[in-house]
Amino acid sequence: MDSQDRIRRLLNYKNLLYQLQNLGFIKVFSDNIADALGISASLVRKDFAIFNIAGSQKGGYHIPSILLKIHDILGKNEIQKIVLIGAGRLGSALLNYGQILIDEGIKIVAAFDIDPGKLDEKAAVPILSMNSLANFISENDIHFAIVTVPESSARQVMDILKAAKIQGVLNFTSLKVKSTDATIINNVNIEHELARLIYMVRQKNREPDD
Amino acid sequence: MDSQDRIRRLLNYKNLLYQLQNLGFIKVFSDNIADALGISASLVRKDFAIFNIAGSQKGGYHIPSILLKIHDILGKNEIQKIVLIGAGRLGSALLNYGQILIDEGIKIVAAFDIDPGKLDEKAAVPILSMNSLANFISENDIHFAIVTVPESSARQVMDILKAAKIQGVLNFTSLKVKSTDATIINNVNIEHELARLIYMVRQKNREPDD
DNA sequence: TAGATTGTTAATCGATTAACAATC
DNA sequence: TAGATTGTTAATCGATTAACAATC
Repeated sequence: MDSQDRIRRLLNYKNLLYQLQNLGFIKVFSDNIADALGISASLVRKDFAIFNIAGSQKGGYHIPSILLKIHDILGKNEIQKIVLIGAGRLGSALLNYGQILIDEGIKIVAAFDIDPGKLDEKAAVPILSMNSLANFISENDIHFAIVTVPESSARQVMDILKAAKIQGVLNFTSLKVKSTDATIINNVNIEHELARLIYMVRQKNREPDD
Repeated sequence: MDSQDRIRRLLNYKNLLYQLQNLGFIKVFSDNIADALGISASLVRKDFAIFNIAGSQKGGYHIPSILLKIHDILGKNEIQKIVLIGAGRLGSALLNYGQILIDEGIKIVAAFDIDPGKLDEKAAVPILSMNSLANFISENDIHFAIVTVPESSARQVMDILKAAKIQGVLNFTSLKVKSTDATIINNVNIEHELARLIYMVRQKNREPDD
C-alpha cells in the first residue's frame, strides 16, 4: 500500500496536469510540477517512478500520457457506483456535485433517508427508503457508500453497511469508525479540519516569540 | 510546527477522552488509548510528552486534566469567530452545525452570499451581502473564513479574503490554494477524499495477488 | 516491597532529498 | 557535441517504536 501522502499528491498532479492541458501544454518537466505544487522535483520523479509513469530526458513528461496513466491508477476507466445515506443538507449538497463526480468516474446511483417526506423514486438520483438499502446494495453490486446521517443514527447505518459487505465508506459523521479487513473507512471530520486550521494559525502567531 | 499527523491525533485523543469521561472514567492508561485508536502506546506517551501532558506512574493519565490541557492547546478557551462565504447547500449544511461548533469554541458569526434572494440580516446567523464582507471582517476582527462558493467565484473570494488579511481559510472549493506567510489554507476536497477511498479499496482487492 | 506505568533515550523504519550516471 | 532532464542510488531527515530506568 502506497502512503496516503503519495496518493494525495497523485490527485494534485492530476489536477495540475488537467489545468496545464487546458492551457494547451503538451509536455512538462518535473521541476515545473514541483514549483507549482511546492514540493521538490526529486519527489515528483520518485512518485512518478513508483506509479510507473515514465518521462523522457528530452521533453520531460507527456501530459496526455500521464493523465491516462493516472486515470488508470485511480480506476476511472470503469464508473464507480456509490450510494449516499442521509439526504439532509450535506447529503443534498453532495448529490449536487453529480456531474462533477461523473467526470471523475464516480456516480452516486441512489440516496437513502429515513424521512418518508424526502423519498422520491423518480428523481434523477432516486431517494429511497432506508429499508431498501441492504437489498439495493446487493442487487446492484454496490461497493461504496457516503454517509451523511446525523451522528445519532451513524452507528446503525454503519452496521447495515457492514452487513451488506460494503467495501469502502466515506464517513462525514463525527462517529469515528475504524477500517477493518472487509471495509475501508475514510473519515472526513469537518469540525476537526476547522480545529486544525485554528491550531495552525495560533501556532504561527506564536512563532515569532520562539 | 508540530506535524500534521500529531495534531490529527490530538483531536482523536480529545474525542476518545470525552467519550471515556461520559462513561464515568476518570483515569486512563496510554495502553488503553493506544488500543482504542489503533496506535502504539509509545506514540501516545510521546505525543503527550510533546504537548506537555503529564501522567503519573500510578493511575496513568487524569482525564479531566488532559481535556483541559487539550482545550488550551486548541485555543478553545476563547471563542473563535468565523465567517462563512457561500450560503449554498454545503454552506447551509455547515451553518446547521452551529451548536456543535460552539461546544468546540468555534462560532460562525455571519454568512455571505452574492444571491440577493438569500440575504437575511435577521437570522440567528445573518446572511449578508458579499459587498459587506471586507468591512465586516475588519470591523469585527475576524481571522477565519470557511469558503463554500462554486468554483467559478472561488478565486475572487480568495482575493477578497487575502486583501482583508484573513489568517486562516477552510476551503471547500476545488480551487487548490496554497498557504502563504499571511494566510494558512486548509483545503478540503471531497472529490479527492472519494477518489482516495476508491483507490484504497481497489488496492486492497488487488493485494491477494501480490 | 513487587508490580505496573510513565517519561525518555536509543534503535528502527520509512519518506524525502541530494547527487549523479545514463540518456536524449 | 553540449546541455538539460530523467531515473535511480545513496544520504539525510523525521517520525515511530522498542526498551528500560525512574517512579509511584
